[in-house]
Amino acid sequence: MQALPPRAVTAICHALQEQIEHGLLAPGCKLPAERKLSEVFDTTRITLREALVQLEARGLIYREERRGWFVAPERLTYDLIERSHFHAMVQAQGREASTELLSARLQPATAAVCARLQLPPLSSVIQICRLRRINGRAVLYAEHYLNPEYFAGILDCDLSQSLTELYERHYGIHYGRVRFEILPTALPVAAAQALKVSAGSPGLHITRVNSDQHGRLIDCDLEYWRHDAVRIRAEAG
Amino acid sequence: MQALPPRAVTAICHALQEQIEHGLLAPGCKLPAERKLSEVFDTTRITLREALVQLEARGLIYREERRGWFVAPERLTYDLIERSHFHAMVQAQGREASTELLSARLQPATAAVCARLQLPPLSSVIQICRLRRINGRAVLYAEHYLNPEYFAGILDCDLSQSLTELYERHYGIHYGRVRFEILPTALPVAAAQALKVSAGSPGLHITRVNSDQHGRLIDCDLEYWRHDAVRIRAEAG
DNA sequence: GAGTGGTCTAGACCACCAA
DNA sequence: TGGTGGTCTAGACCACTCC
Repeated sequence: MQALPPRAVTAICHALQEQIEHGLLAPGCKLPAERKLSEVFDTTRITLREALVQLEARGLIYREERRGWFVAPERLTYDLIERSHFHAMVQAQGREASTELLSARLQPATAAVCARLQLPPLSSVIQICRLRRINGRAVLYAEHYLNPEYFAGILDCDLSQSLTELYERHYGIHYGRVRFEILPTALPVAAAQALKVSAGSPGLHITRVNSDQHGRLIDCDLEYWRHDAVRIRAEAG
Repeated sequence: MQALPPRAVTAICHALQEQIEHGLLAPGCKLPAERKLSEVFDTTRITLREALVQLEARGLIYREERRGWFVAPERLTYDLIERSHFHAMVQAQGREASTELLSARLQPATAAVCARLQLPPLSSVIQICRLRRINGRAVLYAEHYLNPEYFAGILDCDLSQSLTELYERHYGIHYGRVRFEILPTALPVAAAQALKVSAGSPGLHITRVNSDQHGRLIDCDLEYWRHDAVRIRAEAG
């Protein structure tokens, strides 16, 4: 419990944090160049970057690769129990959602996906990769794996809309039981590239395994979130 | 989607990861000194440390402050729905749990705690700070805030045991509805010190607000986990 | 006391982004 | 094309751990 040593990094963190919390640096606002900041705080770029990385870990600022550092907007609240879908969740919280389809195709399932969906080895699954934004900022990279038995012809649909609604409208399927698994870990390469996050920066990996109203395992989602973009809620008992 | 540039950091990560995954470096095992490793990989300590930090973010290795780097043991699975308590959870997964009482006292509640427990301003609450270990490794720093109205005399009990069991045995109280909030963020100073984690390293902050069998708000927990020590499960619908 | 990790300095080159 | 962030070098000193 002794007093902490006065570190350069700590001092820089406090100074920047104070500016942000008092609104002098508004959410979405770009910070000055690293070289400028290191002059301002009279230190080297290495030390300055260390401070920025710490603030990034706390979720106060974020970076866009090669573009600079920005003040982080507020987190999205993700309620596991309500099970609303992305667009509805974002809109309900007063922001604007958009979805970009990255790829969609039928392909052999990985062993992990077979296990989650209880498919026999060498099964084919429909893989849909999407990037989702809040107010233009990429926050979520998601890979969906669908049991093709239940979703014939889905590859011809508009897959940038909500899958939840598509399931209901075209297939009369809606979600029943859902299993979540939440893992704080670094983002894998595909997710980091899509989110334009520097490789190895922390992220949140959420796996959802979804059953429909008849208890059939219909699909699973591998979601990779920016760690600073989300807050998870749940209620039990 | 282009090939990634061959980075020194990436190469080091892969080399170490491969050693770990093939069991040449067993869980709990200490890595060689940073200066040794930087010689082995023919690079500087700064670069070498960058690689270690990335592996740390992925949860493959962890550090104990000023003691060195170690291969990470497997994560604990934390099931939000089962609502078993820490010791039971750890034992059920074949490991050994221990709890160290750091402090326990009656004190004025912070505004945040008042809000969570729906107490009037300036209320007193019982604060219990504890450090919890798995196989000797500190993984969780927890602050419990109890509504003193329901727990008279609890400060004289042995508070290193399970509070869940204590509630039941001495007060006839058990948990009803529980609300969770999960936030990936850097560990605050108190948690970082207790867990002997370097300040600002990523962690997982879980808030639990607990009601009893009669629906009364009885306590809330602020939990700070090492990010690499836990995997969260939940089921809905 | 030797060696370790934690911190910091003072530069450098490159690839990429924006003007 | 100039400035930016991304990466890397080659050292240094200090506080702490462990022997």
